[in-house]
Amino acid sequence: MAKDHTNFFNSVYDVARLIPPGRVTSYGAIAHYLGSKGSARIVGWAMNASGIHEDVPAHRVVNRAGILTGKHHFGTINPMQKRLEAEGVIVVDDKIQNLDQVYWDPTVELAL
DNA sequence: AGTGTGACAAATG
DNA sequence: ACATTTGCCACAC
Repeated sequence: MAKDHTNFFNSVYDVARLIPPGRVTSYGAIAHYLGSKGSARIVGWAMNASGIHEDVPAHRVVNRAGILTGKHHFGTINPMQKRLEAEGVIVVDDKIQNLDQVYWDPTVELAL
């Protein structure tokens, strides 16, 4: 995990893949876990720049408020929200409701 | 090699 | 409380 951090992107993808089903995390949390707390934007950009990777559940990555900020980038459709709901995440108005229940923090869960 | 950007976040006005 | 601006750091051109 996150061994090939030759590119920050690679690390982001690794962490994103580690997100367990039914859970979500924030860009800042991933960035913080990677050591670059202030690079929250890079995390989101990683998905965008790389194009939605199939192995990378970008739909499980939301902003600090638990809002599906990037759902627009998934396309006109909303597989992002649909996926989350399928995982058991309550999403209303593009925003996660039970965020406290589904929030997954790598710095805590992967606390080394 | 420098500039611009970006699916955020926190700080002001 | 809400809206807007700055800061941030790594990648693409």
